[in-house]
This record gives sequence, structure tokens and C-alpha cells, in this order.
Amino acid sequence: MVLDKQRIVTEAVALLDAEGLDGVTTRKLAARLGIRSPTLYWHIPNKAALVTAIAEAILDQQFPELASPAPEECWQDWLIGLAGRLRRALLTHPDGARIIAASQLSLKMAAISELAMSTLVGRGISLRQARLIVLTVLRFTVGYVLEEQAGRPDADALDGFDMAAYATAYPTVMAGVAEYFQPGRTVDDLFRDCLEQIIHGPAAQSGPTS
Amino acid sequence: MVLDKQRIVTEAVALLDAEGLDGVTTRKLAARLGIRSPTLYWHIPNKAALVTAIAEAILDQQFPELASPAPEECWQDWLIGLAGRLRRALLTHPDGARIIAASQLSLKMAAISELAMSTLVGRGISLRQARLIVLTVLRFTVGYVLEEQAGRPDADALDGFDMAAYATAYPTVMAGVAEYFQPGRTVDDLFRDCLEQIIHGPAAQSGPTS
DNA sequence: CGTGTCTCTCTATCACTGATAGAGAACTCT
DNA sequence: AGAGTTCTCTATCAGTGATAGAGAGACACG
Repeated sequence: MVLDKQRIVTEAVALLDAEGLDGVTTRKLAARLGIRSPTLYWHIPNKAALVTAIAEAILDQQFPELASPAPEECWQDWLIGLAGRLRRALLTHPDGARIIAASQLSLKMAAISELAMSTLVGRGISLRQARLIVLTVLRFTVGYVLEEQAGRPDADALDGFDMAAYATAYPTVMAGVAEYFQPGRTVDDLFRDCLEQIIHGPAAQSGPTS
Repeated sequence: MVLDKQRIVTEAVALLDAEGLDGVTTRKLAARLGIRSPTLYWHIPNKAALVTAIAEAILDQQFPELASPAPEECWQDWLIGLAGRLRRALLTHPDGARIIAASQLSLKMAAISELAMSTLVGRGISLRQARLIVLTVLRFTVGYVLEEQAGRPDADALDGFDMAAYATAYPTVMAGVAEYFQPGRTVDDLFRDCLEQIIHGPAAQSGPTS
């Protein structure tokens, strides 16, 4: 089978799925491709470029095409859906958010920004306002998923951890978590509610379950 | 001089400031402390714990005490100030956001959440709403600074980069950037405007245009 | 045919990383 | 003095990204 950048990236994503970002090493990737690791450097300048390519592949997979909203769809719902798809793209692979955050200069991210901003401007939002909204939504989404995917602390870090003390030291945080996750509420809802906070503003939400 | 965890972390932060996160290696840190690297492992279980301790130190430095707002201060402004201080804390050290994102289970972050949520609840905000606002603001802040601190692409990645093509492919993005950074506008203002987007909602800001 | 050139892959190796095993010094308590 | 605890050391491991440079194969030109 031919070895080109396309196949390298495809296999790198498979390796990522199998072992996480820390498992993506040049040697393991080369083994999967049936070559030796230095050969990779003929096709790729360095590992950072590989990670960037992986990021691009992850986004391309979730956003094969970028579609504007239907005319009758309000831009708020459309933008929430867009951010939701971005989150889904990151959650689909281990350490997806870390990879996007580590990748430099993603063209796909720029394309998403462009589509979102031009859509909002087309709906009559001012350029500045559109920029603020889109920037806020995108950076929030990355930050959100980053924390969502953060490796749960390992056993070593946990054995000295006093759950009861935590609950008494941070009662409001605990109460907030407990209150939110009533039956039927999922983490997806939490993300959506945060987005509505950004897009619709404080007043618009907090209907019964919306 | 005695060698305790306190001094290790202090010196680790100094090393971070000098060389960035990738420069914080056990050997370099040991050299600064006048010891050999294996000695570190008597005081800390592993490097992840060291990074977490660095994160805590960075936050402690910026938040020596956590103060509630003055009675006459509206919570919105106070919360914006809090997020601004968090951003400042991360920007003060290289890769500050990466460190916070990589650290697991920061107590100081939990304390900040607790203070913010209890403050909002004390001002009459519902528990759920308070949780959404605080979660959104904090995760947005980390995501924002993470991108803000992202290493500018190195020369290798840039030489194949066509600025003019970028501008024509993403005109709205470019126009938005150009529009925003009029004289006197700084990146600090951009962050603040995004926060107001979250906290005050879309209608409240940017006067005429909105 | 022979010869050179270009493309790709290889072996060998480098400097460096986080981490562990286990010896040994120093200090304290009995 | 002897024993135990606390801390630091040397030596070493497996694994990482990356480079130098040899060499195989294809392909074009004479």
C-alpha cells in the first residue's frame, strides 16, 4: 500500500482512538504503517505538524461540509447546533480538545469562524457583535470540552482526598452539581444550557426544563 | 537550605517563567535546587503532581485571599473582575493556561467556584443559574487564555502560508479583527467584551450598534 | 545498454525525558 | 552503642522526538 500523508494521518487518528494522545508516538505510528519511524520524517516535518494534521482530520470528519442555516432557522439555534457539533467532534476522540488546543493555525477552525460570523452578519448582527459572539462560543466550547475530557485524577492523587471535607468546604458547588443532575439531565444538557447563557443571555433561559 | 515541597514548587515556577512548561524537567529543576533529579521523587509522587502544585501556586499568587464583593458592587462587575484576575494569573506565567488545564483537581479553582456561586446565590440568583454562569465564565476564561497563549506557529509552519489567500478565504474573520483593533483597543478589552456577552447578554453591550 | 538523478526507506545513533532500585549518609530516639 | 527513620545519592531503564547518512528502486536520457 502506498504511504502518503493521507494514510499517515488516518492511521494516526486510529492510534489516537486506541491509546490517547500520549500513545501517539512516532514509533507506534510507524509500526502500524509497517515502516520505521524515521521514514515518517520524510513526509512530515515534525510531530507538531502531525498533531495539527490530526486536528484537521478530526474536524473534517465531523464537518465534511459547512452549511449555512436554513432561511427559517433562527441563528441562535443554528449557532448552538454548530457549537454542539464542534463539541461532538472533540468528544469523539480521546483528548480531542487537547489536540485542537495544541494544534496551531487550524484552517478548518478558521472556516468555521468565517461561516459563523458571515451568517450572523447576514442576519443583521453588527460585525463587532458577531465577532464577540462567535469568539466567545468557540473558545468556550474548547475550554468546556477540555475540562470535560480532563483525565480523572489517578488513584495516587485520590487516596489523600477527603470527599466529605470537600463537600463541607465547597457546599454551594456540591449543591449545584446535585441540583443539576436530576434524573434525565445529561452533560449534553449542561453544555447546551451554558451556550444559551452566552447566546440568549441570562434572562432567556431557566424555563422548567426547556 | 532545607529542601521541602514549598521550595521545590517555588523554584519550579521560576523555571517555568524562564523556560516555559516544556523547559520544566526534573533534571533542570533539580539543578536549580542543588540536588539530583531522583531526589525529587522523595518529595513528589510524579511530574503530574508537580504540575498540579505549580498550578496551585500560580493561582495562590494571584488570589492570596478570596474576597466577596462590596455590598454596593453589582455582582456582574465583580464577576467580570474575578475572571479578569483569573486571566491575569494565567497570563503572568508562560503556558499558564496549559498548566491549569493539565492540572487535575485544583482546590483553588474549586474555592473560586464556591465563592462565585455563593456570591451569586446570595444576590438572589437561582442555584442552577449561578452554576451555569460561573461554569460558563470559568471555562470560557481558560479556553480564551489557552488560545491567547498558544505558541505562535513556528517559521516552518508559516513559510507555506499564504496570507493573501487566507484573507480572501476568510474575509469576515479578517474584517472582524481589523474592525476591532482600532487605536486604543487592546486584547484586554476584547476579553472583557466577551465576558459581558456572557454575563450581561447580547443586548446589554456595545451601545449603538448592538 | 549504462549512467545519473530523484524518491523513498532503511540502520544507527543522539540527546533527553520521567521514573525506579538500591546503596549509603546523616540524624534522632532509646 | 545500636537501631530506625529520613533524605540524598549513583546507576540504570525504557521510551521519546529527531538527525545523519547509507542504500534500494524507479525513471529518464544518452
